[in-house]
Amino acid sequence: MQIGEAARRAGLTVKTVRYYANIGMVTPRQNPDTGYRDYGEDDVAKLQFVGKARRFDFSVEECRELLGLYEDRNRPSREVKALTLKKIAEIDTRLEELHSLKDELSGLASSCDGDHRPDCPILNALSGGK
Amino acid sequence: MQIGEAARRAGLTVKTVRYYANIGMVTPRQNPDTGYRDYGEDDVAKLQFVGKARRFDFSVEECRELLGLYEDRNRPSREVKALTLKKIAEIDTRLEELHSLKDELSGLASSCDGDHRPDCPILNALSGGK
DNA sequence: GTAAGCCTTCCCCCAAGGGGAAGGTAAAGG
DNA sequence: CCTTTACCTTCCCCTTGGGGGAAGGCTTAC
Repeated sequence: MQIGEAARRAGLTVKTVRYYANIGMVTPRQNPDTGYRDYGEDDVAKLQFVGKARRFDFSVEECRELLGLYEDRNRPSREVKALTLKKIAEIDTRLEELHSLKDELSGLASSCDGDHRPDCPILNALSGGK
Repeated sequence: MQIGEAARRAGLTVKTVRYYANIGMVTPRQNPDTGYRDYGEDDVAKLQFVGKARRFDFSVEECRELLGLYEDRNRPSREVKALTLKKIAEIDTRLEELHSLKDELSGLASSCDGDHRPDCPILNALSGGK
């Protein structure tokens, strides 16, 4: 099938699918007549796999790794789990950062009157040291 | 003072400070003898301000806006507060996304044995529909 | 004399594609 | 037969926020 339908079935844009072909992640055959990319069912499955992994915040490189594991019917599940736990740890770190960021900003916002007057504790805090 | 010292005092890299000059955010005078950028105390204060706002996850464009408000001694604090609340809302959105992502990944990870065997619920989930 | 330590501009690099131009091709309608 | 529409192709620039390094210019210290 052509790239358009493959993209539709994988829930990705044509641009994205073409990008994955260019970086060698999901490489379809090529129709020798038209020169068009020719996707098979297995390619669509891989595209769906990558699409879903991306939605789970795995980077393209991590997706490539997961795809390698996915295609290797003999890899130990340990490796997949390790990658997943690493991703969870990253998410945890980011969650903590965002939480403390939010706390600080909330504190500033609640101390600011937010009226027509120019006095503003938020700007004072930003211009304060450190 | 020269860019190196200004950067040091603002806790930024020289590259970053030069970048801010290039995009017109913090524009120092120029030493006519050497052609070097010449930073004053006020510039350092602005650099510190921007550095801190960046650490609060404000984008460069938002920093530019905040800096404008910071320099306008008559702006209503309302505007600053609005920007801050918008940023807090963005952080909230991202927090929710990350939370649900973590929940899903955690569920997958706990269902995976993570041993030498190839069977892996994580990959099954990724290759599953949707 | 030369090495160190500043500074300058200039250009390429990252992630993960998006936007759009220019051009080839296939099928359907008039 | 001609044209429109809907595909497809490659190519290049744009995004965020700078990082890395080259090539070149200057003082100052040894």
